[in-house]
Amino acid sequence: MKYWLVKSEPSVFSWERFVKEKKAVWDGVRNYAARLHLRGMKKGDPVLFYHSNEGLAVVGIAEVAREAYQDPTTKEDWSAVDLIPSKALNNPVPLTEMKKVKELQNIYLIRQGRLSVMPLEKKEFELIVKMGS
DNA sequence: GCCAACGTTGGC
DNA sequence: GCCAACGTTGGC
Repeated sequence: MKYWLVKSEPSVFSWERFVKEKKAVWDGVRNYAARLHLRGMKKGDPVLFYHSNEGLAVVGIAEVAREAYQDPTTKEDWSAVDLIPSKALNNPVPLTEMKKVKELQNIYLIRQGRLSVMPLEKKEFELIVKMGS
């Protein structure tokens, strides 16, 4: 089992809407590194859901419901996955808090700001969930 | 709204 | 294949 984090701008697709709709088609990714990560996702893998631009916090946990398939929004070679919400964090974990934690200095979210789909180590995932519970 | 970081494009 | 120019993301 692998652990992941995806970003979404709440003004485009928020956690609240995700919960209401009970599913998200994660399409539209046009970045090779992110595509590689999408293709590495397996059904059942846990995924942290991060609000970028506004909020700037990990707000919930999702799960991979369908592994990578042809992105329906293009004929080109890009991938999409389906996600379903698992549970909201009791306390969203702000980026500023994660930046203070030594164990999280190497996560892509902090190191490489622009990546929208990224892997996490199990330890990192569990630590963020703990910070949010 | 600004701008740094970084990915992509295209001329050579 | 290099690298300058350009576009986009996303924190501040």
